[in-house]
Amino acid sequence: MEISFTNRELDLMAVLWEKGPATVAEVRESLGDELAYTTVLTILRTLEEKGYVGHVQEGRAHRYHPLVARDEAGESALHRIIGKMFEGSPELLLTQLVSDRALSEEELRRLRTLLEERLKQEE
Amino acid sequence: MEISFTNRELDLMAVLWEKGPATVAEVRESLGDELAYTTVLTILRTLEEKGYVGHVQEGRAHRYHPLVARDEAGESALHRIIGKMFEGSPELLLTQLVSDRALSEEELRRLRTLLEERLKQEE
DNA sequence: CATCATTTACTAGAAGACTAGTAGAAGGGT
DNA sequence: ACCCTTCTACTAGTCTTCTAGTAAATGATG
Repeated sequence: MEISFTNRELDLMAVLWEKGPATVAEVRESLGDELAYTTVLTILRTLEEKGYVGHVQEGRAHRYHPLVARDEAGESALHRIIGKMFEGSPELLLTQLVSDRALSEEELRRLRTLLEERLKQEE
Repeated sequence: MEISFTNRELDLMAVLWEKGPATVAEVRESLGDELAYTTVLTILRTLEEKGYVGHVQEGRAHRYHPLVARDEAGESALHRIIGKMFEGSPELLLTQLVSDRALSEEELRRLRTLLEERLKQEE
């Protein structure tokens, strides 16, 4: 059960996960980069062919929706990078996350809270 | 400062990070998949062209070494997947990880300690 | 109805990724 | 000196990714 997207495909999936089912025009609108309408359409069709999205007719247009859940895909991606970039150690990944300068103090605090809750459950 | 590898490139980088500087033959040996000698060579040369590895002469052979640190690359990869697959939220990633049961209580405790230290620094 | 905008379907080309072959240099052993 | 092995350099073919154009259908508008 390998879930894997190309860079561009991931951009589009991110839109569908965040905004929910969307038409080509809507996806295109939400996208960071400026791509031709037909380009977005092509990528969605590719994703559909790969079984990652589906669509339903809506008027003349198609409304596309994810067929793989965000966390399912996230888990898959995480495993890959843990394996290849963090020596197979989830802990090393979190070490990296915690020492990450890009994280705000607020985010760090929320991480701590999350961790506390999890540790409480453990007992 | 975008660091990004193709799948195959990442396989080779993982070897260099783990085993340290290595020749083509050594990398090939450590690799999971069976690739032709020249294939491994080609990929290393590509990586060098992209500025991700360097080499020094050693006898007739070249010994390749990473020019980007593992954690630097890891941080970059992490940011990308947090952005695209975890709605920009590191907490969501952590949630995923701890719910994955991939972490032991011991590991969770160490992480908490790590987080505490980091938060102390913040003040 | 004629026209215009929107949309899908199909096609295509350039660039990148992946793999490996061939040629030739270089050194080691006999 | 000659051969065998190991290595780099160069070349190349296939497949995937990325982008977008053209054609045709569909529906809206005057």
